[in-house]
Amino acid sequence: MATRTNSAVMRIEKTPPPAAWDKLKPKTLVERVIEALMAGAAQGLILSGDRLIETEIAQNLGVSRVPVREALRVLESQGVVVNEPYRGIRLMSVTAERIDNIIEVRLSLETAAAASAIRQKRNGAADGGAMDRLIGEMERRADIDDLYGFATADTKFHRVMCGLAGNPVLMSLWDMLARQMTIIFGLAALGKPVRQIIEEHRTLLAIFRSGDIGATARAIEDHISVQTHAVDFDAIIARRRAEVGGAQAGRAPVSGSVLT
Amino acid sequence: MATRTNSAVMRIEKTPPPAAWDKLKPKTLVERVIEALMAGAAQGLILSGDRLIETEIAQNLGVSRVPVREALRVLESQGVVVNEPYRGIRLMSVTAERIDNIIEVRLSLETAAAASAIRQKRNGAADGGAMDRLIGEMERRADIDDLYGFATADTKFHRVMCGLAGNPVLMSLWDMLARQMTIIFGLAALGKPVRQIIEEHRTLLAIFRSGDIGATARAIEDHISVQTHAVDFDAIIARRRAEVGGAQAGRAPVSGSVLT
DNA sequence: CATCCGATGTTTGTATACAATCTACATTGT
DNA sequence: ACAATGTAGATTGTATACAAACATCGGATG
Repeated sequence: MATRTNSAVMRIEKTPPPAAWDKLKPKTLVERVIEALMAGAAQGLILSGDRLIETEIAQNLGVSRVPVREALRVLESQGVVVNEPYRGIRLMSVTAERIDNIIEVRLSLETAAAASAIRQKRNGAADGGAMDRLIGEMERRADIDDLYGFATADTKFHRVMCGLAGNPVLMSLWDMLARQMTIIFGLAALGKPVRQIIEEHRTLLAIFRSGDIGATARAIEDHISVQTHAVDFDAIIARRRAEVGGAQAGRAPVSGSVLT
Repeated sequence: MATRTNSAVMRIEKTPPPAAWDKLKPKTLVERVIEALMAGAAQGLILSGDRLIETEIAQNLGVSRVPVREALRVLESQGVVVNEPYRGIRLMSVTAERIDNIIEVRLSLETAAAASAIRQKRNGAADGGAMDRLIGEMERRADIDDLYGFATADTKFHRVMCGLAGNPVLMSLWDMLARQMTIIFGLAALGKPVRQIIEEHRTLLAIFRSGDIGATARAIEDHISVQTHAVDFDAIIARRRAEVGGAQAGRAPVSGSVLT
């Protein structure tokens, strides 16, 4: 049956059966589909150029195609997947150039957010200690080698900082970037050792708390800029693909779905 | 029939009948629905808190509910509409605070884009004269009092400038902001006289061409910051609502659809 | 042997139909 | 008269079914 339908949807299913799935949260199905797809991407179960097939996703998640389509449309508008009409939907392709693009924008956004937060005197305890806690979380995750959890905590840290600016528009844009970063994290854990990353967060937080806008901007730049640099993504993708599923690489390797 | 269904979908329909509509472009229906809704919003036919009813939109555009839903989901993810499950979808509410938020982010984004373009030496003729032409377009539109066309040209001008940075990620974020600006333009034409705006664009372009990053940043700030400031949006919305349709304001005035 | 052409199957795009939920109004009881 | 409750209408959420477009594979033909 699966001559060309080796799309590896079956890769997963390891996680909870599609049954117990439906009474956890009262969220709408669309949101859950989005979460499932993002989780799969973050864990490297869906890879860069992989094709996403509506029917398979729907089946594996035990929902109909409609919410899946809506989820994919949202992700498309956020740049996470690319859609060519009648030709298929693929996860965004990760290239060094694209990462540069993302980083450039993220830098601009986070710098602006931090500056705004400082100007509003919200760089003190306004976060309720969340940022400190998240650094702790990063340490714990690092200890047990949970890279997925580590990256999640990392992301949350920066998200909290951006939130201090109190600008929902900025937040939604940042979230968009974060989704794309998630895809990247799903591939290359990170560009530098976790201990160093943790330390950088400590430094950054201290400077931010001090209220020096210029220094904070520089710290953010130092921290973010190099984060995922100098990584050979094509190689990583190939390796991952070999590790995870059978699908060959060729030009447009079919692949995966997931869904918690 | 329309006791509570005075949702004013019927407000429009003045524009082309739902028939000749379907062979203009080969675009997908979803895109066309989005365009129709955005056009309606830009022209002030759909107002700030207005409710959007899937069925009516679908009928007025002569399509089924599915593409309409997908379009609304996209717009939701872009912050143009707000969706409360089972309670309805409304156009984003325009408040002075929100406009401040948008402007703050837009400033950060456009400044970064301009700086990047200059660093890449793409601030010269790299746009093929598009920016000059768009200023001309703005003049023509101003002459015939076509505010909608004017705002469109204005938007395009800034979009071209951002495009020179050659960063697709930045572009997609900027587009997201532009959509929200569109809603605002649909309400308050603009905060200052068109002639002044045109002049500011000329100045901005000259400085940008000169390649002085700092000066460009300041020019952008001057130009954008005040653009829609000091405007009483609640009053404008109320007036527009009186002008356009019958729907009362109350708390959650029902309202419009459009669709060219 | 290469190439063009068509049949077939898969996948996306769209439409229709049904279920769940909410809002509003009317009814009834106190 | 007022409040609580039930019922009807409307609207969104979801599922199924059908149509259009593309990709692949096979065979015929030069």
